[in-house]
Amino acid sequence: MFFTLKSEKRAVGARAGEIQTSHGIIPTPIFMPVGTLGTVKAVLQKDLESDIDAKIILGNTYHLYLRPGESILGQAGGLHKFMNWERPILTDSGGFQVFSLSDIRKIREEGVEFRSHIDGSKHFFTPENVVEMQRVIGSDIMMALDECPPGDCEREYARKSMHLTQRWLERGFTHFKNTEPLYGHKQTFFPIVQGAGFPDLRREAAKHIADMGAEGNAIGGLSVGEPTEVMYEMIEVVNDVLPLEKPRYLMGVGTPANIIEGIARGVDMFDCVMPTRNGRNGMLFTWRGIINIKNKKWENDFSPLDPDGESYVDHHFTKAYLRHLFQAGESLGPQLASIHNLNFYLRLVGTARERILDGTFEQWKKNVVPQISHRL
RNA sequence: GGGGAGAUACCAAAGUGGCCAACUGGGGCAGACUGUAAAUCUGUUGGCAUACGCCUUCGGAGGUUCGAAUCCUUCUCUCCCCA
Repeated sequence: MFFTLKSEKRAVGARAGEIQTSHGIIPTPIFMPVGTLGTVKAVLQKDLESDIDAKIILGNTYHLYLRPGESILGQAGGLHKFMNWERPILTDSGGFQVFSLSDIRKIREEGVEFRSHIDGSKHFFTPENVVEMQRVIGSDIMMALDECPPGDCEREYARKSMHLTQRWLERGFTHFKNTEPLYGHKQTFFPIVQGAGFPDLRREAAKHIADMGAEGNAIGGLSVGEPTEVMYEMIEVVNDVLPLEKPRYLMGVGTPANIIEGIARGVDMFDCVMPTRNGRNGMLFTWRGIINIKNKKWENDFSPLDPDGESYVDHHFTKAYLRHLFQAGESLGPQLASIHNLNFYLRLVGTARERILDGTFEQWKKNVVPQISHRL
Protein backbone atom coordinates (compact mmCIF):
# COMPACT_ATOMS: atom_id res chain seq x y z
CA MET A 1 0.00 0.00 0.00
CA PHE A 2 1.20 3.51 -0.79
CA PHE A 3 -0.16 6.80 0.45
CA THR A 4 0.54 10.06 -1.34
CA LEU A 5 -0.49 13.44 -0.03
CA LYS A 6 -1.78 15.76 -2.73
CA SER A 7 -2.25 18.81 -0.57
CA GLU A 8 -0.25 20.92 1.83
CA LYS A 9 1.25 18.98 4.73
CA ARG A 10 -0.01 20.14 8.09
CA ALA A 11 -0.23 18.15 11.30
CA VAL A 12 -3.81 18.98 12.14
CA GLY A 13 -5.73 20.23 9.14
CA ALA A 14 -7.64 18.97 6.17
CA ARG A 15 -5.62 17.11 3.58
CA ALA A 16 -6.23 15.25 0.35
CA GLY A 17 -4.35 12.20 -0.76
CA GLU A 18 -4.40 8.89 -2.52
CA ILE A 19 -4.06 5.37 -1.22
CA GLN A 20 -2.87 2.76 -3.70
CA THR A 21 -3.83 -0.82 -3.08
CA SER A 22 -3.70 -4.02 -5.12
CA HIS A 23 -7.41 -3.57 -5.81
CA GLY A 24 -7.31 0.05 -6.86
CA ILE A 25 -6.73 3.63 -5.87
CA ILE A 26 -8.65 5.27 -3.04
CA PRO A 27 -8.81 9.06 -3.11
CA THR A 28 -8.83 10.58 0.37
CA PRO A 29 -10.59 11.81 2.35
CA ILE A 30 -12.87 8.84 1.80
CA PHE A 31 -15.98 7.29 3.28
CA MET A 32 -16.13 3.50 3.36
CA PRO A 33 -19.56 1.86 3.35
CA VAL A 34 -19.93 -0.85 5.97
CA GLY A 35 -20.54 -4.35 4.66
CA THR A 36 -20.21 -6.39 7.81
CA LEU A 37 -21.26 -9.77 6.49
CA GLY A 38 -19.93 -9.58 2.98
CA THR A 39 -22.73 -7.32 1.80
CA VAL A 40 -23.48 -3.67 2.19
CA LYS A 41 -26.96 -4.26 3.50
CA ALA A 42 -29.74 -3.70 0.94
CA VAL A 43 -27.33 -2.57 -1.79
CA LEU A 44 -26.31 -4.55 -4.83
CA GLN A 45 -22.57 -4.66 -5.65
CA LYS A 46 -23.36 -3.26 -9.08
CA ASP A 47 -24.97 -0.13 -7.60
CA LEU A 48 -22.19 0.20 -5.05
CA GLU A 49 -19.69 0.26 -7.86
CA SER A 50 -21.46 2.40 -10.43
CA ASP A 51 -24.07 4.68 -8.92
CA ILE A 52 -22.52 5.09 -5.49
CA ASP A 53 -18.97 4.62 -6.72
CA ALA A 54 -17.68 3.33 -3.40
CA LYS A 55 -13.90 3.10 -3.58
CA ILE A 56 -13.55 0.69 -0.68
CA ILE A 57 -15.93 -1.14 1.64
CA LEU A 58 -15.70 -2.80 5.03
CA GLY A 59 -16.11 -6.35 6.18
CA ASN A 60 -16.06 -7.68 9.71
CA THR A 61 -13.78 -10.45 10.91
CA TYR A 62 -15.93 -11.53 13.85
CA HIS A 63 -19.09 -11.80 11.78
CA LEU A 64 -17.43 -13.46 8.78
CA TYR A 65 -15.63 -15.89 11.07
CA LEU A 66 -18.98 -17.03 12.48
CA ARG A 67 -20.70 -16.99 9.09
CA PRO A 68 -19.81 -18.30 6.57
CA GLY A 69 -16.61 -19.20 8.44
CA GLU A 70 -12.95 -19.58 7.63
CA SER A 71 -13.33 -22.74 5.58
CA ILE A 72 -15.89 -21.41 3.12
CA LEU A 73 -14.07 -18.11 2.67
CA GLY A 74 -10.85 -20.03 2.06
CA GLN A 75 -12.53 -22.26 -0.51
CA ALA A 76 -14.04 -19.20 -2.18
CA GLY A 77 -10.57 -17.72 -2.53
CA GLY A 78 -11.22 -14.84 -0.18
CA LEU A 79 -13.94 -12.29 0.31
CA HIS A 80 -13.37 -10.34 -2.92
CA LYS A 81 -14.19 -13.37 -5.01
CA PHE A 82 -16.85 -14.66 -2.67
CA MET A 83 -18.91 -11.48 -2.83
CA ASN A 84 -17.80 -10.44 -6.31
CA TRP A 85 -16.25 -7.15 -5.29
CA GLU A 86 -13.05 -6.23 -7.06
CA ARG A 87 -12.28 -3.00 -5.30
CA PRO A 88 -10.49 -2.70 -1.97
CA ILE A 89 -11.85 -4.13 1.26
CA LEU A 90 -10.96 -3.16 4.80
CA THR A 91 -11.85 -5.57 7.57
CA ASP A 92 -12.43 -4.70 11.16
CA SER A 93 -10.85 -7.19 13.52
CA GLY A 94 -13.79 -7.78 15.81
CA GLY A 95 -12.46 -5.24 18.28
CA PHE A 96 -15.71 -3.34 18.09
CA GLN A 97 -17.60 -6.52 18.93
CA VAL A 98 -15.49 -6.74 22.09
CA PHE A 99 -17.37 -3.56 22.95
CA SER A 100 -20.80 -4.07 21.44
CA LEU A 101 -21.20 -7.70 22.54
CA SER A 102 -19.87 -6.99 26.00
CA ASP A 103 -22.45 -9.21 27.71
CA ILE A 104 -21.16 -12.32 26.01
CA ARG A 105 -17.39 -11.98 26.15
CA LYS A 106 -14.48 -12.19 28.59
CA ILE A 107 -11.27 -10.27 28.08
CA ARG A 108 -7.95 -11.81 29.13
CA GLU A 109 -4.32 -11.01 28.46
CA GLU A 110 -4.13 -13.72 25.85
CA GLY A 111 -7.21 -12.54 23.97
CA VAL A 112 -10.95 -12.35 24.22
CA GLU A 113 -13.39 -15.18 24.68
CA PHE A 114 -16.68 -14.74 22.89
CA ARG A 115 -19.97 -16.48 22.93
CA SER A 116 -21.43 -16.50 19.47
CA HIS A 117 -24.47 -14.25 19.32
CA ILE A 118 -25.94 -16.79 16.92
CA ASP A 119 -25.78 -20.07 18.81
CA GLY A 120 -24.00 -19.26 22.08
CA SER A 121 -20.94 -21.38 21.21
CA LYS A 122 -17.59 -20.30 22.67
CA HIS A 123 -14.79 -18.84 20.56
CA PHE A 124 -11.43 -17.34 21.38
CA PHE A 125 -9.94 -14.38 19.51
CA THR A 126 -6.30 -13.45 19.85
CA PRO A 127 -4.31 -10.69 18.13
CA GLU A 128 -2.68 -13.47 16.12
CA ASN A 129 -5.64 -15.57 15.01
CA VAL A 130 -7.52 -12.44 13.99
CA VAL A 131 -4.66 -11.69 11.60
CA GLU A 132 -4.88 -15.27 10.31
CA MET A 133 -8.59 -14.87 9.70
CA GLN A 134 -8.01 -11.63 7.83
CA ARG A 135 -5.42 -13.40 5.71
CA VAL A 136 -8.16 -15.86 4.77
CA ILE A 137 -10.61 -13.06 4.11
CA GLY A 138 -7.94 -11.39 2.01
CA SER A 139 -8.79 -7.82 2.96
CA ASP A 140 -6.53 -5.11 1.57
CA ILE A 141 -6.40 -3.41 4.93
CA MET A 142 -6.72 -5.45 8.08
CA MET A 143 -7.27 -4.01 11.51
CA ALA A 144 -5.54 -4.96 14.72
CA LEU A 145 -7.49 -6.56 17.52
CA ASP A 146 -8.15 -3.91 20.14
CA GLU A 147 -10.37 -3.33 23.10
CA CYS A 148 -12.83 -0.52 22.56
CA PRO A 149 -13.97 0.69 25.99
CA PRO A 150 -17.23 2.61 26.47
CA GLY A 151 -17.14 6.39 26.09
CA ASP A 152 -17.85 7.07 29.74
CA CYS A 153 -15.31 4.65 31.25
CA GLU A 154 -13.12 5.56 34.21
CA ARG A 155 -9.59 6.72 33.70
CA GLU A 156 -8.06 3.69 35.38
CA TYR A 157 -10.03 1.31 33.20
CA ALA A 158 -9.16 3.33 30.09
CA ARG A 159 -5.47 3.25 31.01
CA LYS A 160 -5.33 -0.51 31.61
CA SER A 161 -7.42 -1.19 28.54
CA MET A 162 -5.17 1.00 26.42
CA HIS A 163 -2.08 -0.83 27.60
CA LEU A 164 -3.67 -4.19 26.90
CA THR A 165 -4.54 -2.92 23.42
CA GLN A 166 -0.93 -1.83 22.94
CA ARG A 167 0.37 -5.30 23.78
CA TRP A 168 -2.20 -6.77 21.43
CA LEU A 169 -1.19 -4.37 18.65
CA GLU A 170 2.42 -5.44 18.87
CA ARG A 171 1.58 -9.12 18.92
CA GLY A 172 -0.75 -8.66 15.97
CA PHE A 173 1.74 -6.63 13.98
CA THR A 174 4.50 -9.15 14.64
CA HIS A 175 2.25 -11.93 13.46
CA PHE A 176 1.29 -9.92 10.42
CA LYS A 177 4.94 -9.48 9.50
CA ASN A 178 5.61 -13.19 10.00
CA THR A 179 2.82 -14.34 7.72
CA GLU A 180 2.08 -13.99 4.02
CA PRO A 181 -1.00 -13.08 1.98
CA LEU A 182 -2.82 -16.09 0.56
CA TYR A 183 -4.16 -14.82 -2.73
CA GLY A 184 -1.29 -12.96 -4.39
CA HIS A 185 -2.38 -9.43 -3.57
CA LYS A 186 -0.89 -7.20 -0.92
CA GLN A 187 -2.36 -6.66 2.50
CA THR A 188 -1.55 -4.11 5.14
CA PHE A 189 -2.15 -3.78 8.86
CA PHE A 190 -3.42 -0.77 10.79
CA PRO A 191 -2.91 -0.41 14.54
CA ILE A 192 -5.48 1.52 16.56
CA VAL A 193 -5.26 4.37 19.05
CA GLN A 194 -7.35 3.99 22.19
CA GLY A 195 -7.35 6.02 25.41
CA ALA A 196 -11.02 7.00 25.77
CA GLY A 197 -11.57 10.71 26.47
CA PHE A 198 -8.21 11.32 28.20
CA PRO A 199 -5.85 13.53 26.19
CA ASP A 200 -2.67 12.27 27.85
CA LEU A 201 -3.64 8.64 27.31
CA ARG A 202 -4.55 9.39 23.71
CA ARG A 203 -1.24 11.13 23.16
CA GLU A 204 0.67 8.21 24.65
CA ALA A 205 -1.27 5.72 22.53
CA ALA A 206 -0.73 7.77 19.38
CA LYS A 207 3.01 7.97 20.04
CA HIS A 208 3.08 4.22 20.55
CA ILE A 209 1.48 3.36 17.23
CA ALA A 210 3.40 6.08 15.39
CA ASP A 211 6.56 4.28 16.50
CA MET A 212 5.26 0.95 15.23
CA GLY A 213 5.70 2.18 11.68
CA ALA A 214 2.60 0.66 10.12
CA GLU A 215 1.45 1.92 6.71
CA GLY A 216 -1.63 3.53 8.19
CA ASN A 217 -3.08 4.30 11.58
CA ALA A 218 -6.53 4.22 13.06
CA ILE A 219 -8.31 6.13 15.77
CA GLY A 220 -10.72 3.91 17.65
CA GLY A 221 -12.91 4.20 20.70
CA LEU A 222 -14.69 7.36 19.60
CA SER A 223 -18.37 7.95 18.96
CA VAL A 224 -19.08 5.40 21.66
CA GLY A 225 -21.17 7.59 23.94
CA GLU A 226 -18.83 10.50 24.69
CA PRO A 227 -19.86 14.10 23.87
CA THR A 228 -19.11 15.17 20.31
CA GLU A 229 -16.76 17.91 21.50
CA VAL A 230 -14.65 15.32 23.31
CA MET A 231 -14.44 13.32 20.10
CA TYR A 232 -13.22 16.35 18.16
CA GLU A 233 -10.68 17.17 20.84
CA MET A 234 -9.34 13.60 20.87
CA ILE A 235 -8.96 13.66 17.09
CA GLU A 236 -6.86 16.81 17.35
CA VAL A 237 -4.73 15.41 20.14
CA VAL A 238 -4.08 12.19 18.26
CA ASN A 239 -3.47 13.69 14.83
CA ASP A 240 -0.94 16.05 16.33
CA VAL A 241 1.17 12.96 17.04
CA LEU A 242 0.37 10.52 14.22
CA PRO A 243 2.70 10.68 11.22
CA LEU A 244 1.70 13.12 8.52
CA GLU A 245 2.58 10.93 5.60
CA LYS A 246 0.36 8.02 6.56
CA PRO A 247 -3.40 7.71 6.26
CA ARG A 248 -5.48 8.16 9.37
CA TYR A 249 -8.67 6.24 9.79
CA LEU A 250 -11.32 7.40 12.25
CA MET A 251 -13.28 4.27 13.02
CA GLY A 252 -17.05 4.23 13.10
CA VAL A 253 -17.68 7.92 12.43
CA GLY A 254 -20.18 9.30 11.76
CA THR A 255 -22.82 11.87 10.90
CA PRO A 256 -22.12 14.02 7.81
CA ALA A 257 -21.13 16.88 10.11
CA ASN A 258 -18.82 14.59 12.14
CA ILE A 259 -17.08 13.60 8.94
CA ILE A 260 -16.49 17.17 7.77
CA GLU A 261 -15.19 18.05 11.22
CA GLY A 262 -12.96 14.99 11.15
CA ILE A 263 -11.60 15.93 7.75
CA ALA A 264 -10.93 19.43 9.04
CA ARG A 265 -8.80 17.86 11.76
CA GLY A 266 -6.72 15.74 9.43
CA VAL A 267 -8.61 12.45 9.16
CA ASP A 268 -8.44 10.62 5.82
CA MET A 269 -10.75 7.64 6.17
CA PHE A 270 -14.17 7.10 7.72
CA ASP A 271 -16.69 4.33 8.00
CA CYS A 272 -20.08 4.25 9.62
CA VAL A 273 -23.28 2.23 9.54
CA MET A 274 -25.29 5.43 9.64
CA PRO A 275 -26.04 5.93 5.94
CA THR A 276 -27.18 2.33 5.59
CA ARG A 277 -28.78 1.59 8.95
CA ASN A 278 -30.48 4.95 9.30
CA GLY A 279 -31.39 4.76 5.63
CA ARG A 280 -33.13 1.44 6.19
CA ASN A 281 -35.00 3.17 8.99
CA GLY A 282 -36.18 6.02 6.79
CA MET A 283 -33.58 8.73 7.42
CA LEU A 284 -32.16 10.53 4.40
CA PHE A 285 -29.08 12.73 4.47
CA THR A 286 -29.10 15.54 1.93
CA TRP A 287 -27.26 18.79 1.17
CA ARG A 288 -30.31 20.66 2.49
CA GLY A 289 -30.62 18.69 5.70
CA ILE A 290 -31.92 15.51 7.23
CA ILE A 291 -35.23 14.02 6.17
CA ASN A 292 -37.31 11.43 8.00
CA ILE A 293 -39.13 10.16 4.96
CA LYS A 294 -41.66 8.32 7.12
CA ASN A 295 -43.08 11.63 8.36
CA LYS A 296 -46.54 12.57 7.20
CA LYS A 297 -45.31 15.86 5.74
CA TRP A 298 -43.83 13.99 2.74
CA GLU A 299 -47.06 12.16 1.98
CA ASN A 300 -47.91 14.27 -1.08
CA ASP A 301 -44.53 15.76 -1.87
CA PHE A 302 -43.96 14.77 -5.47
CA SER A 303 -40.63 16.55 -5.81
CA PRO A 304 -37.55 14.46 -6.61
CA LEU A 305 -36.15 12.42 -3.75
CA ASP A 306 -33.18 14.77 -3.69
CA PRO A 307 -33.00 17.50 -6.33
CA ASP A 308 -29.32 18.08 -5.49
CA GLY A 309 -28.51 14.38 -5.43
CA GLU A 310 -26.37 12.63 -7.97
CA SER A 311 -27.62 9.09 -7.75
CA TYR A 312 -30.08 7.43 -10.09
CA VAL A 313 -32.68 7.14 -7.35
CA ASP A 314 -32.56 10.86 -6.55
CA HIS A 315 -34.13 11.89 -9.84
CA HIS A 316 -36.22 8.88 -10.76
CA PHE A 317 -38.34 8.71 -7.63
CA THR A 318 -40.30 11.20 -5.55
CA LYS A 319 -40.37 11.73 -1.80
CA ALA A 320 -44.04 10.73 -1.78
CA TYR A 321 -43.17 7.44 -3.47
CA LEU A 322 -40.36 6.64 -1.05
CA ARG A 323 -42.60 7.45 1.90
CA HIS A 324 -45.21 5.15 0.43
CA LEU A 325 -42.66 2.34 0.16
CA PHE A 326 -41.72 2.76 3.81
CA GLN A 327 -45.36 3.00 4.88
CA ALA A 328 -46.12 -0.18 3.03
CA GLY A 329 -43.09 -1.96 4.39
CA GLU A 330 -41.81 -2.60 0.89
CA SER A 331 -38.18 -3.68 0.72
CA LEU A 332 -37.44 -1.28 -2.11
CA GLY A 333 -37.77 1.57 0.40
CA PRO A 334 -34.68 0.68 2.46
CA GLN A 335 -32.82 -0.09 -0.76
CA LEU A 336 -33.48 3.30 -2.33
CA ALA A 337 -32.69 5.10 0.92
CA SER A 338 -29.41 3.21 1.32
CA ILE A 339 -28.33 4.01 -2.23
CA HIS A 340 -29.23 7.65 -1.80
CA ASN A 341 -27.41 7.98 1.53
CA LEU A 342 -24.26 6.22 0.41
CA ASN A 343 -24.17 8.31 -2.73
CA PHE A 344 -24.53 11.41 -0.59
CA TYR A 345 -21.75 10.34 1.79
CA LEU A 346 -19.40 9.64 -1.12
CA ARG A 347 -20.25 12.96 -2.78
CA LEU A 348 -19.75 14.69 0.55
CA VAL A 349 -16.19 13.45 1.00
CA GLY A 350 -15.55 13.91 -2.74
CA THR A 351 -16.58 17.54 -2.55
CA ALA A 352 -14.50 18.03 0.58
CA ARG A 353 -11.52 16.69 -1.36
CA GLU A 354 -12.10 19.14 -4.21
CA ARG A 355 -12.40 22.03 -1.76
CA ILE A 356 -9.18 21.01 -0.03
CA LEU A 357 -7.35 20.86 -3.33
CA ASP A 358 -8.61 24.25 -4.51
CA GLY A 359 -7.97 25.81 -1.12
CA THR A 360 -11.56 26.70 -0.22
CA PHE A 361 -12.27 23.95 2.28
CA GLU A 362 -12.60 26.10 5.40
CA GLN A 363 -15.05 28.50 3.81
CA TRP A 364 -17.05 25.65 2.32
CA LYS A 365 -17.15 23.82 5.66
CA LYS A 366 -18.52 26.88 7.43
CA ASN A 367 -21.50 26.98 5.08
CA VAL A 368 -22.13 23.31 4.57
CA VAL A 369 -22.04 21.96 8.13
CA PRO A 370 -25.14 23.84 9.39
CA GLN A 371 -27.02 22.94 6.22
CA ILE A 372 -26.39 19.21 6.30
CA SER A 373 -27.11 19.04 10.04
CA HIS A 374 -30.44 20.80 9.79
CA ARG A 375 -33.58 18.65 10.16
CA LEU A 376 -36.17 19.10 7.46
C1' G B 1 -91.30 -18.39 9.73
C1' G B 2 -88.31 -21.02 13.88
C1' G B 3 -83.77 -21.25 16.80
C1' G B 4 -79.06 -19.27 18.24
C1' A B 5 -74.93 -15.72 18.61
C1' G B 6 -73.35 -10.91 18.73
C1' A B 7 -72.79 -5.16 18.59
C1' U B 8 -66.26 -2.38 22.79
C1' A B 9 -61.63 3.10 20.52
C1' C B 10 -59.19 3.78 13.19
C1' C B 11 -59.44 -2.02 12.46
C1' A B 12 -59.35 -6.76 14.92
C1' A B 13 -60.10 -8.39 19.71
C1' A B 14 -59.98 -8.97 25.51
C1' G B 15 -62.83 -7.39 29.56
C1' U B 16 -68.73 -9.56 31.92
C1' G B 17 -70.45 -4.74 39.00
C1' G B 18 -65.56 -0.76 41.60
C1' C B 19 -58.22 -2.27 40.46
C1' C B 20 -61.40 0.51 33.14
C1' A B 21 -60.18 5.93 29.47
C1' A B 22 -60.57 0.20 28.94
C1' C B 23 -55.41 -6.00 27.99
C1' U B 24 -53.26 -7.35 23.36
C1' G B 25 -52.29 -7.24 17.94
C1' G B 26 -52.54 -4.39 13.57
C1' G B 27 -52.81 0.40 11.55
C1' G B 28 -51.61 5.72 12.47
C1' C B 29 -48.30 9.54 14.52
C1' A B 30 -43.50 10.65 16.41
C1' G B 31 -38.54 9.49 18.22
C1' A B 32 -33.84 6.75 18.47
C1' C B 33 -29.88 4.71 15.55
C1' U B 34 -22.04 6.56 14.81
C1' G B 35 -15.41 0.18 13.56
C1' U B 36 -24.11 -3.35 12.13
C1' A B 37 -26.62 -9.38 17.38
C1' A B 38 -30.68 -3.72 13.75
C1' A B 39 -35.13 -3.73 6.82
C1' U B 40 -34.41 -2.88 14.29
C1' C B 41 -35.94 -0.73 18.83
C1' U B 42 -38.78 2.95 21.83
C1' G B 43 -42.80 6.23 22.90
C1' U B 44 -47.65 7.53 21.82
C1' U B 45 -52.62 6.66 19.82
C1' G B 46 -60.94 9.76 23.08
C1' G B 47 -60.76 15.40 24.27
C1' C B 48 -58.43 19.40 27.16
C1' A B 49 -53.98 20.41 30.34
C1' U B 50 -46.60 21.18 30.93
C1' A B 51 -48.49 18.60 35.14
C1' C B 52 -51.94 17.29 39.50
C1' G B 53 -56.22 16.42 37.06
C1' C B 54 -60.87 17.38 34.62
C1' C B 55 -64.52 16.10 30.83
C1' U B 56 -67.03 12.69 27.23
C1' U B 57 -66.92 7.16 25.88
C1' C B 58 -67.95 0.40 25.23
C1' G B 59 -74.94 0.08 19.21
C1' G B 60 -79.66 3.72 20.84
C1' A B 61 -83.07 4.87 24.84
C1' G B 62 -84.56 3.98 29.73
C1' G B 63 -83.81 1.54 34.52
C1' U B 64 -81.33 -1.11 39.06
C1' U B 65 -77.01 0.32 42.18
C1' C B 66 -73.14 4.33 46.49
C1' G B 67 -70.86 2.72 41.72
C1' A B 68 -72.37 -0.11 35.04
C1' A B 69 -68.58 -1.66 29.11
C1' U B 70 -70.27 -5.35 32.66
C1' C B 71 -77.09 -6.50 35.68
C1' C B 72 -82.53 -5.51 33.92
C1' U B 73 -86.23 -3.60 30.10
C1' U B 74 -86.86 -2.09 25.30
C1' C B 75 -85.51 -0.57 20.42
C1' U B 76 -82.12 -0.81 16.17
C1' C B 77 -78.65 -3.44 13.44
C1' U B 78 -75.31 -7.71 12.13
C1' C B 79 -74.06 -12.81 11.67
C1' C B 80 -74.99 -18.25 11.89
C1' C B 81 -78.19 -22.68 11.71
C1' C B 82 -82.98 -24.95 10.42
C1' A B 83 -87.26 -24.35 7.16
